[in-house]
Amino acid sequence: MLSTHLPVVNKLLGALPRSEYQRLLPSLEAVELNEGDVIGEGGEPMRYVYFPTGALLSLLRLMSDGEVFSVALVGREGMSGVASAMGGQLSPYRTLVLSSGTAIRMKAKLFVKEFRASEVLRNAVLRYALSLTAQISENAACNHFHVIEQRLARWLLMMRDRLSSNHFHVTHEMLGQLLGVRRVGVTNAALELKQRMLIDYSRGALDIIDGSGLQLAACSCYSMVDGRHGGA
Amino acid sequence: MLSTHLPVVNKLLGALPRSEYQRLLPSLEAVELNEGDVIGEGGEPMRYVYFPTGALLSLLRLMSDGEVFSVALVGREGMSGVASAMGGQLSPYRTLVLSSGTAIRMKAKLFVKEFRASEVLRNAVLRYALSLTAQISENAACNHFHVIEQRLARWLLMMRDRLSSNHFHVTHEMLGQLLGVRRVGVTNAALELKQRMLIDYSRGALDIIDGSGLQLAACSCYSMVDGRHGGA
DNA sequence: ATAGCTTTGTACGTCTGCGTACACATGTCG
DNA sequence: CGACATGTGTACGCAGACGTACAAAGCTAT
Repeated sequence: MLSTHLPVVNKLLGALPRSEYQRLLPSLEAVELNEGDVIGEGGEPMRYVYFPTGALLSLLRLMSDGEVFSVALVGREGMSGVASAMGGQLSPYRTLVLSSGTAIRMKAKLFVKEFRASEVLRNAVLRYALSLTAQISENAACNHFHVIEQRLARWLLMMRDRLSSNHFHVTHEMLGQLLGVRRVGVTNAALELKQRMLIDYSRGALDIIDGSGLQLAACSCYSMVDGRHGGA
Repeated sequence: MLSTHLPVVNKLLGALPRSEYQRLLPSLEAVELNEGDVIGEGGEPMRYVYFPTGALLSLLRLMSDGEVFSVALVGREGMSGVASAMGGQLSPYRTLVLSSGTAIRMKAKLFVKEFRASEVLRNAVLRYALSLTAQISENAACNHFHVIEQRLARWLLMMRDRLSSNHFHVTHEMLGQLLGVRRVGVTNAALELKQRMLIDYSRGALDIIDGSGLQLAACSCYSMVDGRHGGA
């Protein structure tokens, strides 16, 4: 359980009225998530929903041939497990911890009950679900039209935004999974960005040196705030 | 207004309890939609939500450079405009009529009101929203990993399912937009499928000759029913 | 019938990303 | 300190799709 005075650093929970949040408190539990953890598997029941407070999650779609494809990033601004509220029994995605940190979790069944009972919670969750869908479509479109280097720049910026930090841990291999390309493809693109002094990295420790420069290197998809068209 | 005794051929509306449907009736209006009509534009307010009964809709994401990217197909099984229920003011997508036919429409504001008021309607819509998101991610992943010919076969099958017909009107140019590829790319792939006697076509009139053969030509994405993982 | 538009077929060079393989560098652990 | 695992750099041929351009075939309307 969380103590009442802890600041709520998850924006979705934080946007709830005080009374509402107080009501949920007893059902919430703070947990530490570690990079590489799989906290939910595609096709399996959702036991918990997670509201990241420091951690960064990635939602991965599993292909029938064993490939994985990253559809969205979830940080402080959101949650994993919206599908449970929408009547889904099984998780549509694998949920991978991209970056270690804290999160608040809640039993999925309790969450569904609260979602049904509380209009204010429901509205907040639905708005987020909408912006998540917007993110998914945008990633899909971006992915299709833009080259690796632009997409890499965009993902690094998205990670930065969700982690509120210019420094984080991620390998080329991992980025390859996120972008759906070969590790080598990432290395080449990253090298280019490094040589232009936009980023620096070594063995998984990545720094964004020039954020605005990186925005120029990214495609215009980045500046489209999630769900600009009616999103949350 | 619709007369009470007309069969409800939209599956989403049809799944509602009789009493619920009766209550909605006065707000529903049957309309005829024509191929090529744009019944909703990305970034603009949603005036109506549509429940196709014979028509087939395509949801298109607009890119900043003017390109369009198709994210989903909507037929009898669903509706357009779910975003309004989720708190979105503006449409996330352009909604294009792919295939002429009838639809039932409802003023978006009324729909939102009903969505808020009725739990049974809400659950039905949310389940559909979930399967729509599943469709979007699946398209995204499929798009990324599979070649044009496989994707073309899949889209033709999806269109067939939603139209319940092996014959429909669609040009290579249009299919190119749906798949996000050049018209020439479609022509080549279609030619191959035609030579294998799986489909036939001429000037927009397309026939699926061998549906099961076409399934073999399609990627395994097709057989993944929408939202298999906790979907609708 | 003829002119004009739409749809489909074909060609060709180019580019991005793939699969694969291997070397090198950097950190960790006994 | 040396062995080993992990992460990054580089190379090479190949395939799918791109952009573009033009020709042929099929409808429609005057």
